[in-house]
Amino acid sequence: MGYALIDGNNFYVSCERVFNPALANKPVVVLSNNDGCIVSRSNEAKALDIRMGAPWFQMRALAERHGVVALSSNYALYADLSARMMSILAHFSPQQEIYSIDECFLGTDGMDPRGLAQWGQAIRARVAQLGIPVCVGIAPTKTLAKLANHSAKKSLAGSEGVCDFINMSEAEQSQLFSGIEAGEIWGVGPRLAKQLGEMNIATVQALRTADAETLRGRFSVVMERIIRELNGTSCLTLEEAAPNKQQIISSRSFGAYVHDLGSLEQAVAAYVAIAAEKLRAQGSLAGRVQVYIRTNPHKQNAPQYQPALAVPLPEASDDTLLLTRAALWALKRIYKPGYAYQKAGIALFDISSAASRQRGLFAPARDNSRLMKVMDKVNATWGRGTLRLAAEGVQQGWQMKRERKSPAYTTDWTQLPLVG
DNA sequence: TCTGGGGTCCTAGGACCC
DNA sequence: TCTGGGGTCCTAGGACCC
Repeated sequence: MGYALIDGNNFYVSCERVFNPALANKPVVVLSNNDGCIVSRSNEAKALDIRMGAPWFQMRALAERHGVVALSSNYALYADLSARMMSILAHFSPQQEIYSIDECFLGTDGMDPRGLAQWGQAIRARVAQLGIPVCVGIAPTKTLAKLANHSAKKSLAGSEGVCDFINMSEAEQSQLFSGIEAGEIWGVGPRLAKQLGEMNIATVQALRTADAETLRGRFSVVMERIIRELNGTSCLTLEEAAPNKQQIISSRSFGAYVHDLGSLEQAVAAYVAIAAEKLRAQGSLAGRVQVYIRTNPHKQNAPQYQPALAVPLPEASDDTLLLTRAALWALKRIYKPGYAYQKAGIALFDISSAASRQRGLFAPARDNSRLMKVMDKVNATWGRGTLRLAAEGVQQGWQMKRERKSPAYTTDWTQLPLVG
């Protein structure tokens, strides 16, 4: 019984370094969409006290003084390297749960416990060949495996990229846990950490030895599960098959403020196209479409407006044309002129399986399922947006800014790195 | 000037029903 | 003058994750 958590170190930065060795040993950061926030930092950048999630414009002067290389995020590249990393990791255990773009759990059932640390080192060495450094945490529960991974990343308890709680004595664990803040635990965010602190529960050790029943009353079953998991009782299991999404969201901030309905309509149509493609990819239908638009909430002195409207569909659908029509109808109803819009988004709710589709009393006017199939195929081959509705527009002045993007090394033939 | 995007789960409280 | 109680469903909001 046990779990390993493998987590890519500074994943986006590490991906950039795979194809640009000049970035090695330099402070590097990767920025979110619109070059807004810092979402990944190299160790050198962390050492300069550049904070995770900080707005780039606030950090820029400091960063440039220290020669930090800042890159726009290149999601196609990260997704591709993630897929390669995950398939390498799949060879190390029959049970794998891909938890996020840079993390996966592996099951350690049936393995010789004495060999786990060595197995962890073998994983590190193999993934390093891809160019991605990873750390490995091994423990009897998922929550403890996350904590072991944290310990490995911080090189605690003499770990060298691998931390194994299964072969760690109770005394060693108590000592280690006394030095780790409760807020580092998976599932304990800033709010909970603060409330726990007020109850004098500041460390992992303090939470682990607290009474689960009492804290359940004060918080919720989630907290009770965390405490049980910290004590070695598994409450969370490995989920090998990714379940279908229950909601699909597509939203973006604009590259520049948008004022007119026409531009918002184009953006909303484009977001519906993205979400509907994901919906069809998982074989689902949506029963409700929500649209929202938003002014910049950080700009306190500007007039604020952030309406949202959800439209129930007469019949669940995966048809981009139909979903777009519903979304644009909703947008017209919430749009008011005179505001500087910063962001728009759509969400698909009430998601059900296309296989068990309920036909409405009246058949829809048109069946566009073949058109959708063609569209998905063309866009999968030639890139998103190759085939799209006229509603998405051609000029697209609202598109986001990505001024520091690295080339699409692995996903676009015209951008392969040159060797010479 | 410039502050990401996409998810999940849990709970409380209101609406509604019998 | 008196004004039930319990169950279920839905939604909004809060907390968390990467």
